[in-house]
Amino acid sequence: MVRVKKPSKTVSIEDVARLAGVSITTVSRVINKMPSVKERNRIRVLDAVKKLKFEPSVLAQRLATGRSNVVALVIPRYEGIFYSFYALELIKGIGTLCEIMKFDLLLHLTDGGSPFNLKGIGGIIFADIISNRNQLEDAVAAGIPTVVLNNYVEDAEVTCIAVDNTGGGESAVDYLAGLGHQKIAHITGDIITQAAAQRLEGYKRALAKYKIPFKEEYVFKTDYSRGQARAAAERMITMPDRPTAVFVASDPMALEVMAVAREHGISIPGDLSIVGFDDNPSGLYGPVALTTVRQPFIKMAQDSVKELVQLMSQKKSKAAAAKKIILSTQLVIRESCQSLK
Amino acid sequence: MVRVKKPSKTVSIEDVARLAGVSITTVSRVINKMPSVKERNRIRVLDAVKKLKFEPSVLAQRLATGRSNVVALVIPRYEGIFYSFYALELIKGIGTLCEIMKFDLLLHLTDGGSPFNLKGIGGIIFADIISNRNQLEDAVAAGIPTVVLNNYVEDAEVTCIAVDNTGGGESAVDYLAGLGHQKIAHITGDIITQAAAQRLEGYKRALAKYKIPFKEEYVFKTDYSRGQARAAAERMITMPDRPTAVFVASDPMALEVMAVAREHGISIPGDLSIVGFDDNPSGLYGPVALTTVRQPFIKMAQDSVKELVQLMSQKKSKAAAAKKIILSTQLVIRESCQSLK
DNA sequence: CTGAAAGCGCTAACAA
DNA sequence: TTGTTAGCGCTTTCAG
Repeated sequence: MVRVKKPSKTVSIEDVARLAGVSITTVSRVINKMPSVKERNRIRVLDAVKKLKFEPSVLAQRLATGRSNVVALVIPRYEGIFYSFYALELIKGIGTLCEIMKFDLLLHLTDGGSPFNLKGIGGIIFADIISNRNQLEDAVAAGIPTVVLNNYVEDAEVTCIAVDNTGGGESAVDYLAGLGHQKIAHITGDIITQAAAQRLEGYKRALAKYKIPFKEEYVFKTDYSRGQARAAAERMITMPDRPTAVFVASDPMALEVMAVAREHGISIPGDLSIVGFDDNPSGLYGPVALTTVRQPFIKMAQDSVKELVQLMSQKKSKAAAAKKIILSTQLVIRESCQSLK
Repeated sequence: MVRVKKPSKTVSIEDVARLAGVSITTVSRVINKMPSVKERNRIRVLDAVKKLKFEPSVLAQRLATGRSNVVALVIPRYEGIFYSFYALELIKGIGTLCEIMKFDLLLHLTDGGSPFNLKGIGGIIFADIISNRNQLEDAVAAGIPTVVLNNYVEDAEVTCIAVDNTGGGESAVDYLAGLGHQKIAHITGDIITQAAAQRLEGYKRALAKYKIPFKEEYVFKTDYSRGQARAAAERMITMPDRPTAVFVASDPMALEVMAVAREHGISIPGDLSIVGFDDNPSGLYGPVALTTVRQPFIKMAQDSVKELVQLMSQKKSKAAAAKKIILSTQLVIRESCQSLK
């Protein structure tokens, strides 16, 4: 009738209670640091815990409380996102913080296809939203605290932390135009990405500001990959009315453009000025250090966890005002641009 | 900790059972695809599941069965590991596979300091072991299926998948010596890393093979960072009897060495031949494509998950023979070396 | 083939 | 302060 307890090696709260000579409730109170336990008992429990090497089962805790300290980081398994060092920086930053805050970090590399199980997840950070908007909606619908990175989402309920890509793009092209360039091209990232679209927008704005007519032929669309960057560069370089400057939507692509230019005997910045986007350390390598637009990755990671913690700790996350945070970029001037004046 | 479910919302197996007019046991059988359920009932249950949008609670399942489909990926939060693209490649590969196999991927960036809670974890992949050997031992002691990457561990119980760093280093220096170089230096990675130590070992072996005397002054130790690589390069380049070739323990460092050389007006490969290690795509950028030793990252990621799955599915992992897999490297010859003959 | 009931390890009223 | 007693949602004997 009664199931005989298997000689399980897991020590449970019950074992501790027995050894300490108290009830399991008291043990529970001790491990949850509740004040209402007499010192004498607390000591005995703590002793037993140590002796038995007891560690509470997070699983059972979660099941019993309905609470969770699991944070899911969702990264679109979209090729482009791995070309820059964006993903790694985020993982590094968020991972480190989670470790410090004792959060479990669940990593989801998703193509948006399958709506993963949200049960038992305490909070979610979406690193960009590509083809997985449905997942975002699911999370919000399930009432799970959610933060979206690198993407401005209109939904009033979700906090998002984005980078001012438009401003960043604008500052890059602004700089180029200020140096006297009139023929400024732009190699975009993948336009399905909000970031890429906004950088293009920034490019247009700067042109408008300087009254430089926008020319469709000067815009080369890519998917952020080096391969497409190379192709774009080839086309750009061999075109009749070749641009004297180019704003490239990511550093790795900018470096590829540099490489192509060199192969064609085009000097940088002599014949072609280049501005990248990211401030990827590898931009420092080549013979000419890359001028670029710096993104505040670390701040982004930090803010995301900070905001999430706040959302997660709110009693009723309902009425919470979702914040919309836009981080600004910074133009880092190095050697890849030349003044035409 | 945050509330995951609103008190009433969660649909449980019981709701399904009621709607379908069967017992919860039957529902459990259906969702676990057990054969012994009459078709009629199966249909009714499946219907109810769909109607109620029921999703089994992984938490409860785990608690009840003691099994877990959580895979932890432990990455030492040791600076050097993030300098190469090693970590990202691994995360990408393992993350993708886990997604496909429906495993939950828990990411731990650890400094080895705190022994994390192993309860509820079905398997662990250690990406290198730096200062966290204790964690590895804990995992093994707890009987959790464990795979160690990029590190050969003697422990008979743990499966490890390492790269033949010694052979890789040897092939690099072999190549250099074969080109006629006699003064071959080596810029190491962080020697606390097995990989770095082995690459150094390979360097020595190749020298011995060619009867080139080993000179302590030709070995520059670093922590894999660009900063230290730069310092090492400076020292190397300005030394009296400057080497004509150098084997650098990672591609990013090799690129830094190239940069330093250029700054000093030293031509590559004319005055200095360089071989890196990794086959990091950025090695293709500069004016001179980097000759390097390719590491099979993807295979490593795939194998690790494959092996882990096998370990996890073994009934009693007791007698299981832990495998020791050594993946070989491949010298990729590009433009950064010159023959002296 | 099916279901009642006993857990899995822990928390949370509610009493004492 | 402390202990009793229900659950949390699911699996798994063990009898039908």
